[in-house]
Amino acid sequence: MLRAERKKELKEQIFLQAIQLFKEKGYEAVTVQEIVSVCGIAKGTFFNYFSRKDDILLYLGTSQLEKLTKQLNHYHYIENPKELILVLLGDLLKRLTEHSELMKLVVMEIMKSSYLVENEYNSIQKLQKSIESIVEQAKINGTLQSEHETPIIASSIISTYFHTLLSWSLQHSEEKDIEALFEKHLDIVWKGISK
Amino acid sequence: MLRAERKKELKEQIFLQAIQLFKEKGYEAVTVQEIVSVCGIAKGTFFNYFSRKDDILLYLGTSQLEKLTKQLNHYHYIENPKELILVLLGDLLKRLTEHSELMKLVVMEIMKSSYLVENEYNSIQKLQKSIESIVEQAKINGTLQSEHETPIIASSIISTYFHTLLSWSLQHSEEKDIEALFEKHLDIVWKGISK
DNA sequence: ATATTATATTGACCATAGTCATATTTTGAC
DNA sequence: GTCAAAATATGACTATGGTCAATATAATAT
Repeated sequence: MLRAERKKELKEQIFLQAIQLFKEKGYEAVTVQEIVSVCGIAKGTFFNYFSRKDDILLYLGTSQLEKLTKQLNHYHYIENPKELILVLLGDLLKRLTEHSELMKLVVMEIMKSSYLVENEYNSIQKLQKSIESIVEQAKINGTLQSEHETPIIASSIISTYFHTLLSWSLQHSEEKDIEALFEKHLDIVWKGISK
Repeated sequence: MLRAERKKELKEQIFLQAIQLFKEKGYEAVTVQEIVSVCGIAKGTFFNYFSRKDDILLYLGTSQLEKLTKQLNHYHYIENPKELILVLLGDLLKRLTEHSELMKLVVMEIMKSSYLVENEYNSIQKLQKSIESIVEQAKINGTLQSEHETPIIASSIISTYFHTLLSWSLQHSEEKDIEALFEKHLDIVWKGISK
């Protein structure tokens, strides 16, 4: 049964071509018709793979977010939880900012989908779970001493993360290094949660 | 010259009718045609007052946000800066959550407009300035001792605020009081910024 | 091989946000 | 009051995201 495989390939092709076009001309300026023309498929086919035009952006975001979960295992040797979070989210930051102009739209879509749509398991909640597990682990092995509940802590870290991501490019401050900016914000949260 | 006044009234009428309809049927389900029919005006007229359908939501958000700036003077007697922020943002919280289902969309629009559109002075930046002035004042009169830069502090508070607002209703936790949840989050930030 | 069923593709079609040239109204000058 | 200019209202029109019944293709059974 090759069908499943071919389907996946086509989805990937549509995705890549769309992203390519978005980067060239901007998201709004690219029509679905344009995307399908480039792919050599009919318009209806597009919507068999992505239920809305926005889903392309969401797909980009969630696929990057999913990589984080996998990365989590690779960095098992990092003892310091703050360090670990910094490295993990730093990676994600790097991957998202690679898509420069698109990044904000992608982040917006992630938030929209996570906060507006009633998915039981959305990508931000998964991220939350990953952070929670790090925090929980750190609480157990004593590298983090905190009187706050784990979900509250994770929540604070995530809000910091997304806010950094979104506000970064409109900061008129001298701070141009987004990772450094995130670290500054995280410092505050970290001090706030520690005993 | 009554024109300006009548214009303002019509804008307000369109706004109120639209909000009313949104609450009854949901944002997506209400068409611009429907709004103008209720108002007894032509479709084109709508777009003389709001450049996009979304602008109705944005208008709701920014008008609430503007009230905060005015409130700022009324609470001048509150000495404790954390308390002041809690009261101010608590008020905003109350006013936004009054619009229940609409609230999330409104918050989303505020964020979109602030982070995606290149307005020099968007509503979040104004909020940021207000918070900054509170922080700065507290630093001066010694009610807040912090080694962090004021913009970073304000930024942290705001990110906390919006995240609370958005995540509140999807929290499956037992925490159902949004103000209490915000206070928990703010506690962390506050401890983080204090010396 | 052939028939049957399941799955995927298609593009005409629809709904609606947003535009714009034209018509109407308001304003202020004389 | 009359007129010209400026501001505002209008609704036919356009562009595009998204739907869906009809069609084609692939998988499976006989």
